Amino acid sequence: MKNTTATPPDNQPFEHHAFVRQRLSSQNYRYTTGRHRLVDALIGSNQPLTLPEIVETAPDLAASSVYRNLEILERCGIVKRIPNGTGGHAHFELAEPLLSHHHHLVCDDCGAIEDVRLDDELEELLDRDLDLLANRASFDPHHHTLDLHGQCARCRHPRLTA
Amino acid sequence: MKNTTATPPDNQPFEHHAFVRQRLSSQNYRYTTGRHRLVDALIGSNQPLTLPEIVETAPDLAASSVYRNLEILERCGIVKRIPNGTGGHAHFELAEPLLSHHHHLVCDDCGAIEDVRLDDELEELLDRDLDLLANRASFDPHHHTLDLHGQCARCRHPRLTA
DNA sequence: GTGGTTTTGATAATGATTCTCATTGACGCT
DNA sequence: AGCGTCAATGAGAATCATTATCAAAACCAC
Repeated sequence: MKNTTATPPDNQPFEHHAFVRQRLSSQNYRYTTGRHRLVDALIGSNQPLTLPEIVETAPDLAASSVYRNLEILERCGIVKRIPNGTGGHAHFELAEPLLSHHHHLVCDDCGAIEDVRLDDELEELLDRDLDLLANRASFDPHHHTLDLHGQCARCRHPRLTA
Repeated sequence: MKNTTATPPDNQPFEHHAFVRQRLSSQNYRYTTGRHRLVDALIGSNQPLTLPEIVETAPDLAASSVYRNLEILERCGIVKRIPNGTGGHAHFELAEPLLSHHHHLVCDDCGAIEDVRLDDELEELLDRDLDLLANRASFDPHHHTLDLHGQCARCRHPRLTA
């Protein structure tokens, strides 16, 4: 993978790349083509991806570099990691400024994750209550995660898919 | 999703053990002293524990057995695993029938986890909305997790504690 | 007790992630 | 254009929490 900072030729959410570039450069990181491709892979999926899925999408990216860059992007608030409880691969998706606030349906059988959005009003109530709880514990709240665990449609009806 | 099975009251260790024994034996598992001690360690803490913390609490338990038993207890719905995103140890706590429904304040600095309870009414609204979302995705909901991430009091004010 | 099954615990194996380090790329300077 | 410096890459090694292995011990029913 070449290491160039050339401007991204782009058709898709260009503002996303501009945002990423700015976040990175503010921490003295370069927006290399490898990082650009990684972000593209995440933009191109409407689901959180595991490392093997990312590498499958962009086969010229080295796993070690992808891991390193995911870590950097996570520290810059561009990527969010969704840990896996059972020893498997974690999932990664764009963080909140780049993806509107949402939650997850997590299949405990196959590990698949689907994004869902909650009613705005409920979300607001929730935030207010969480802030209250945090205050009471002298806790400085950054963000919340809300996941619904269960069994996905594919695992419920195995015969419907190959 | 809902919790319709008979649930022992909180903070009644004896009831807890009876409940655990029954759950285990219904799956043809024995309630050995090792498992009893493990459950005791979890009952005795008001916070989720990591494996090293469990072994420190009950030094005569072998790590490999604790891991194996945590897995069994998890499958029986007695223990809940809280995965750790950053490669460290996962946390474990009693599952919902034994501990009333609650959520977590997770310190992203030191990894500490504190239990908090949400307003009942809000919790009910939340459940209703999540059920709706699940239905729409043909998803069979089992339970939800809601964690507030941020910085705990100790990490905010380092000088106040040893 | 006896036989059969479950559990234990020390250790090895697994596997996702992180680290290492030699090499390469990029940018500023003159 | 060449040079110096430092960030970034990639292949492989290292880490380390967790799981698997398996012989020995504990437990249960008869």
